[in-house]
Amino acid sequence: MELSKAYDPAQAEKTHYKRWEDSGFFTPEINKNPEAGKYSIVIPPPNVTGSLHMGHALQHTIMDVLTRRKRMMGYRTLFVPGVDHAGISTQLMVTRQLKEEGKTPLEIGREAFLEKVWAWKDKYGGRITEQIRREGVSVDWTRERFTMEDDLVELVTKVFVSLYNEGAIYRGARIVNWCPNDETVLSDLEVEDREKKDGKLYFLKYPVTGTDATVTVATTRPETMLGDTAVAVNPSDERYRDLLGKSIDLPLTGRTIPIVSDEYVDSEFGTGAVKITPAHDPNDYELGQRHDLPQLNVMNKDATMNADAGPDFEGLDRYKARKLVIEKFEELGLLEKIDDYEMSLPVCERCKTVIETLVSEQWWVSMSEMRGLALGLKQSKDYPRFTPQNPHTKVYTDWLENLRDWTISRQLWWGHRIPAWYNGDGKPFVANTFEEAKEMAGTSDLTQDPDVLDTWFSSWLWSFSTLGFKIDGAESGGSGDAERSDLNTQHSDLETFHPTDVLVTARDIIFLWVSRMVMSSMKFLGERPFDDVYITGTVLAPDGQRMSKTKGNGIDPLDVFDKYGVDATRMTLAGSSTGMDFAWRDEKVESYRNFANKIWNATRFCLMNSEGAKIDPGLLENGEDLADRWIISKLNSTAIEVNRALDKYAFHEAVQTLYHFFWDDFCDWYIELSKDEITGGNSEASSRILTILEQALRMLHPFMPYLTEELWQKLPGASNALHNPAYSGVDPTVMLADFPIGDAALVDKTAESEMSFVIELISKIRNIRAEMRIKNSEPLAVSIACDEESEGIFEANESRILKLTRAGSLEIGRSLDVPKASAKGVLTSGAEIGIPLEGLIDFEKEIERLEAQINKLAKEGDMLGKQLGNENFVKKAPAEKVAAVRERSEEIETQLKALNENLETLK
RNA sequence: GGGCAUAUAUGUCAAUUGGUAGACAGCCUCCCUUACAAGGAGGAAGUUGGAGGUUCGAGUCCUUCUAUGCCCA
Repeated sequence: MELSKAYDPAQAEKTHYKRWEDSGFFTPEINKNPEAGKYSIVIPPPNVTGSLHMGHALQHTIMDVLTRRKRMMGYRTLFVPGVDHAGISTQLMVTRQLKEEGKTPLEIGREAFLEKVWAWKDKYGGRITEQIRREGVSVDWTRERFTMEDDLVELVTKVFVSLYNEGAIYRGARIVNWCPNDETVLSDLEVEDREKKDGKLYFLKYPVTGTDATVTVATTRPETMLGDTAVAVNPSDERYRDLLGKSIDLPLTGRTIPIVSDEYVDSEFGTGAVKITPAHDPNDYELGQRHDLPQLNVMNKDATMNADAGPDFEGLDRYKARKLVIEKFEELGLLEKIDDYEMSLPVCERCKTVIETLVSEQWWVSMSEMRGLALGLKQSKDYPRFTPQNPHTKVYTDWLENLRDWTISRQLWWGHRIPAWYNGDGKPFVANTFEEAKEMAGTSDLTQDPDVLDTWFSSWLWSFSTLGFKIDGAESGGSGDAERSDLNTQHSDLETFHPTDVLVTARDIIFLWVSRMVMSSMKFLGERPFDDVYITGTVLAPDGQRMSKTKGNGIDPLDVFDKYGVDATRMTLAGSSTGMDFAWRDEKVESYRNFANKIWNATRFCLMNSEGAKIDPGLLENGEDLADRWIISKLNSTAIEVNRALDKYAFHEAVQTLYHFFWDDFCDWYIELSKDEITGGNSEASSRILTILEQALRMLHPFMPYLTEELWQKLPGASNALHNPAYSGVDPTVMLADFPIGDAALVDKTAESEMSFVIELISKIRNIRAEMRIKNSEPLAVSIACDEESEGIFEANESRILKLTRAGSLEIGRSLDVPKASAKGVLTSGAEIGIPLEGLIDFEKEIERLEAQINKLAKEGDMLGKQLGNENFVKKAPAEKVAAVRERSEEIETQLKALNENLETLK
């Protein structure tokens, strides 16, 4: 069988995914073992409007590595895919599209608009799922979910009704975050702070009623003075003591407002007197509650001023109104001064518009009970185990402890409609259907609440809604197509797969999603939604900055796939260390692309010489030859290490271990050492190397699914060997081959130590050749002085040593007898090498070389000598440590002695 | 303002629970040796951000400072 000279990722990526998916390999039903343990993950649903970015690629790689390994280990695995409806983003997207047609949502109306959204979803919503397929992610597409599917809508509705009926959902007017651009309320989590360096602090003079005196208040937002309903000072502030009980004639409004005292006022800030606008500031709102102040809303929902702001201001944008207020104060001689002021402004997380805080009537979820349920787990094993543990566990806990109620209504059309209907008196009737509401209200003259629910109000049910949870307790399958319902008659997904094993997501979503899933799962199922939470780091742009569209420094994973292949990209992502941010580097992917090519070519070599050979697991349990015993030992220790690393989510350690095993141990040493046997037609040698290669491909498969499948399919005998009975009868695939777990009994320390003698000898000879600039074509006559044990090892491997060093002869004895014109070396064991170089040796260079080695060893020897000379070290350090230092010190001693003698003879 | 993380070779990052620092890329020398030049062989390069402390021993633990980043208010 002939392979092309280089690996072509595109070709492999094209063929295998479809077969895997069509063969049902991704479904848990592929596992026929009724006793099998389960492993489940639900995907963090990307936005239906979205396209794949590096963050997804990282999370998906990690989830897929975990899932593929467990599947290979015989677990019944389920990895559930899906997308969410992304209320605001999707609505904006479609609104923008309408605008291009010269229309607005209001013109076409709610129903027509929603039809447009669904049409948009049908056309473009599949983009991200196709991209997920490209990544090679082994999700079960037969269970794909979308948050706006009928049964998920039904569940959201029932959850709302149920929480309302027990009083956990309520409607109320409170101060909220309002985005004037999106024209909807936002929860606290959807608002971020922006630094504003060129802010201003305005000092306004307010006349005290019935006097000539004024009180100066400082504000960053003068336009809100139109809605002021008080001025407040700190009760202990001497400066304002005589003003208490008096009032202010509020300029520009003709209103008179009281002066109140409250501990909240910071005497140090500004003038110590503050204007109070309860309808437009959260702190003022609370102060207003304490003092029974009226709330005067002076703004419309697009942040223009309303009629209550007065005729001069009505209709003006907030910034124009600010300018006009200042002008008028100046005219009245009431503007004291304007200072420069650095401040932070709340902005909408999506559109970056400055948020208005204002009083508005919205729907809320009370967090008191659910927070308690989540925090109640704190001392139990059900508390989510975060990786990395710090700082996430504490951040999560602190956040829950200070949690406020959640605003869930949104002034949008796209989303889950709030199941509340109002009668003529504005009394709400909350019900699962209009029919039920009619019955409750005793009239059909009802209007449904126009708002929809926060997208997170559907996402927080994701861990169990995707598994078919029904709130009345009756479970059923999801989307209802025939194949699907058939699957679900066999078992209950919820019962089998919930709680899921791990949730993999990004840091910024811990509050928005992780915590809320814990709360909802505790509330509705009485159990945790997942055991572990793995929080990935952030993939940064090559410049170390966050990737952003505005900066244009983003890296598109699809471009990387095209350029370097999916497998190389996955290795790069999995190779990043746990939870750490890392700057994207093309060089890194390039090295993994090269690694893929290395695997390809190593396989190509094995296959070129595989006549009569086939995979035989028996060959992994014995071996008389040193190199065979050694590689088998390495294979097993690698497998043990890889499993150990993956069990603790140390993906980068697994990647590094595999890389090192394959390239250094397997390619550089084992293949080279066994080349003669393999090319010479020794079929047992060929079978053995194929068998080892096959094991390596299995271990690599979770990381590099395409390449490993492509190659595995070509190995003779791979297909009919070593299948877990749980997967009997399926089309052969490396996906369902056993994942090697390694056998500690096959880790052979003797073989490793003997092999290290051989490797060191070869390296030393190569070093001499390279440093003495001796051409490969020049055969060397190598003399070795060593003990009997080493002699046996070297003799047994003589032909290999000769081949790998291109030496002409090897002479082994007890003592070294070589002419002065020789290059010399000493091995760790004390064995000495001499290579006569009559006419070839550059004495000066040789002296330099020896001196460099002596210096290096002497430095280490000094350090160890100091340690051994330290009584406390010998007394207090563990005995094994002391012994190891002593042994190493003796080795160095021997080597130094030999090297110095060598040096002497040259001088 | 509070909390947390990070600082290691030119760059990007490791270092298995305290034992004397590694990988990849780059760089230098040599080699188109019949799997792979996306390769092979060899090599140079770090007083682990600064200062103290604990310890026989500190990149690792403690204190403090500096710089950067993130989260919360």
